[in-house]
Amino acid sequence: MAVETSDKPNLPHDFDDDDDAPIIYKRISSKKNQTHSEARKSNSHIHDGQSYRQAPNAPSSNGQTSSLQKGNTAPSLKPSAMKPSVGISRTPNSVGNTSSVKLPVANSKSPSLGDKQKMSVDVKVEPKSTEHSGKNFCEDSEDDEDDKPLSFRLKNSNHDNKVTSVVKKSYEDSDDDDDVPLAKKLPRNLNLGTTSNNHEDSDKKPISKIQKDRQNGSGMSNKQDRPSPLPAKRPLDNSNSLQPSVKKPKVSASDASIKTELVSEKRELKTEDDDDDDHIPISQRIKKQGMTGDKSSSTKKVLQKVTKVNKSISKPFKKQTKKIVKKSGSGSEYSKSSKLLPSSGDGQKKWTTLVHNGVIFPPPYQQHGVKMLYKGRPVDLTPEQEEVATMYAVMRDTEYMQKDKFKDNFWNDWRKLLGRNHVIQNLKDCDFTPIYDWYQGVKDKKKQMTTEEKKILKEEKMKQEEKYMWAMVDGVKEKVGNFRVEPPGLFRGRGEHPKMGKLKKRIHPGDITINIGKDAPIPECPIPGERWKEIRHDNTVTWLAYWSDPINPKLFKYVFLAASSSLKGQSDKEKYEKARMLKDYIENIRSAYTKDFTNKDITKLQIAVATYLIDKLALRAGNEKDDDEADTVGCCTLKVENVTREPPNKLKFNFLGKDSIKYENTVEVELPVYNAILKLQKDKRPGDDLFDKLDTSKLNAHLKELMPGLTAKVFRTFNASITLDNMLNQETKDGDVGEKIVVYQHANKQVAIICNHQRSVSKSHDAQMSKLTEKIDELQAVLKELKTDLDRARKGKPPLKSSDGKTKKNLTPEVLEKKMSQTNAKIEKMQRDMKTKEDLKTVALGTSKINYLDPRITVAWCKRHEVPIEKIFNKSLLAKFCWAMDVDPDFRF
DNA sequence: TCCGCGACTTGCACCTACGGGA
DNA sequence: TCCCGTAGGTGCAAGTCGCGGA
Repeated sequence: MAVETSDKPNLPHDFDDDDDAPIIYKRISSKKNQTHSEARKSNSHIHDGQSYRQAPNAPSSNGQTSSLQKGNTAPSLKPSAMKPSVGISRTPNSVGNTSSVKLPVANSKSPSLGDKQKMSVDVKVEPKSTEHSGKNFCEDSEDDEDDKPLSFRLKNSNHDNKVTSVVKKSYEDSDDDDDVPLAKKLPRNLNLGTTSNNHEDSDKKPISKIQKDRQNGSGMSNKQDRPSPLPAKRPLDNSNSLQPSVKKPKVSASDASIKTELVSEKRELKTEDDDDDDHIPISQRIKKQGMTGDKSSSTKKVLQKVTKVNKSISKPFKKQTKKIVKKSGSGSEYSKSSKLLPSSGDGQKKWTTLVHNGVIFPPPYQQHGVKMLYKGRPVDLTPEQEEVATMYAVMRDTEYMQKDKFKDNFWNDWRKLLGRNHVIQNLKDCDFTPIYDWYQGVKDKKKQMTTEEKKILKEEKMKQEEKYMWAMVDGVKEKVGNFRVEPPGLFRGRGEHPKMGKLKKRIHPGDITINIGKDAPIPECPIPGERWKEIRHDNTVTWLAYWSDPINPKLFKYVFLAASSSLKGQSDKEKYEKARMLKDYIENIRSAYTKDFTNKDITKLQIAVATYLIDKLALRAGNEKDDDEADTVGCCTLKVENVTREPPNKLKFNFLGKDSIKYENTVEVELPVYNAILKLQKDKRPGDDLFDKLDTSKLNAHLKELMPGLTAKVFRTFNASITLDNMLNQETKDGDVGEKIVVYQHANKQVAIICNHQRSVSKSHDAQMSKLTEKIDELQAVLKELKTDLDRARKGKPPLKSSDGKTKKNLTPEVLEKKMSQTNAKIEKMQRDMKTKEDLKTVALGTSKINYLDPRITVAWCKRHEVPIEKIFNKSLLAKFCWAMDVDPDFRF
């Protein structure tokens, strides 16, 4: 699709209309499934089909604002403006002819991240000092550009020098020693993580060698009372002490007393939560506490709590860091931040002691006895047959019922249960209405329950589940993520999944492998007479249990710790550190792939173009897929037909990505890229692979040569986080908290668009918009009437009768003016709300916040601008990102 | 080098509790 | 008090990527 142009100025801080930003390429909407959704009723098992969903009105990837399917126009970069567009048309540096990347220069002067992290919310914020004494990353304006996502460079290329200088300043501020190159430091640090004295090889021994008496949980409950011989803390001399094992010593390691521990922990939490000064920004609370010693803020307490965890993660790490620095004689940042690396590699010890209670199973099926009809006659079904029939019946209002594949797969599996000689011989003659109606009744009853009844049920459920909700990891109580075994059901694959409708059979203890500490009591098997499939003691993995996916036995379903756990937090932090590391390498990586756009070696050419697309468009890597999976693609698996050339230099992408979400985007590219695509498409059929010499392994292997640990995925995190960081720092102005939050949401939205995070339009969206329009119309009528009254009042005349004929009160002009301004404000607010609602109707903001945006950017920004962190992160995110809460306010990604 | 397994992250939809407005 | 809209929690599907064995 052609890029439309307009003379609209680019107003980066005008959030009411982000379409004003320069348009380089646009996404086109093509949601096909919208209409069906209206037919759906609320159903506890309903899923939306998501295929062919449209892209939102979106700036294109990397923050470049795209034009809209609505036909909005916006300025487009002229060809000359393309130069900075990916930062790759600059003269390549002297890397040479190969794709190798020149590594950035190290700087050993800068203080470490580790040093910065010593500051927690518990202490008074120290004035910035050495933070800014390090290398100035903006010494070279090219560095400036390369540290930004492509979009920013594009955007700024259209800006005057003011913008550039703002960016430059912000990067001057970002001169922490994270900027120190990793290549120099990595080897040293890798050594750190490779010490093996903590490995327990026995954990890897074959199943046959696992103690037989511990094979299942039945009758093992006596062991649960046995006090654990394991230490509460992992010794510091353990090389893996960098891991969270030595955190929070407050909880005893007694593995026999999880329950007691839970209760006490709960009490503690409750007390803490009773306090409340959530409205105070973290930064203020830090000051407040520093000055007054007040410890009453609930959030502060949460933060204190999480800081404890954070400290406990980083404390041994710091010790380790000291050692490293001493050893290496370098204060390099990477040495310090590499504390995170030891646990990241596979085969590394993740925990020392692990105690948990296993998993909870869904209740057994209870027959309802409602008879479905076959050829109009009631049919008797066994409980197993009825259970599956009910699964199908309750999906009547979903889009799956429009799909033959779903029905065929269901029929094939159900038929096996029915048996060949069953009276039911085809699905077409089945009428599930009686079961459907019964189910609606059950739902209605549930709805009609009083709050009290609901509360009782909830409490009962809590009581049953509580023991499964927690695990003790190295003596620390951690929440378990998904301790409930998935109930049986019909598989709801997304898009056109070939297995949709297949029966997902019930999982039994005999399907489940439990992973637990060697000395921990084996969880009692909750189903009498059954036993676990296997007990393992593998401390190199983080899962607590797994079973084979009944739909695809090659795959596993795992039970992990919750996102708020230290293990997950640590892994998260590593992820962001890696993305942050890319900032130091990106310039050279871009130079390298730019050179290869004309490489005669076809593999190198393909690697270059693929890397460019991943960098520029934040595409996913694109692993190969089997025939029994939905037909979706990523970068490496793009087909010729997924990319259309639009002369002179535009590429139109159109494919189904992860979750069968449509990716549709037209983008201006550099001419060598355009020509390379032309070359790659030549003599190929539409269904052929565009990158036929490439797969994700090769691509990632290449990326690893450019930066340690670099994979395609890192570019998404990098682009998302750096976009947020830059936008927040460029666009935040003085103002009230509300205005600052709008800035944040705007940046969040841009990131969601870059990552193509979509959501389906709410069923009630149109109705809500109509309501808002009506209200605005009403208010405008009121405004008109007030204006008439004001004119009359100024002339000393009484107001006219109202529209319903009533006599109005005689008001002074001042009062009328005030009323008018209030009404105007209401109208403006409603209009803003409408616009936001419309803008975000297809954009999912949550995914990027949870997975791609380095929380330290957000926390630091909140501290700098006195925005309460709770305005940005909900309770779950606060817990998930506890490790980021004590970041320095000056932190930049 | 390829391939499949295994472990983990990412991602969207559904459900429900809660809060604000009528 | 009820209704409506939504945020947050949950469920589970669908990705990514490292590793080890053939």
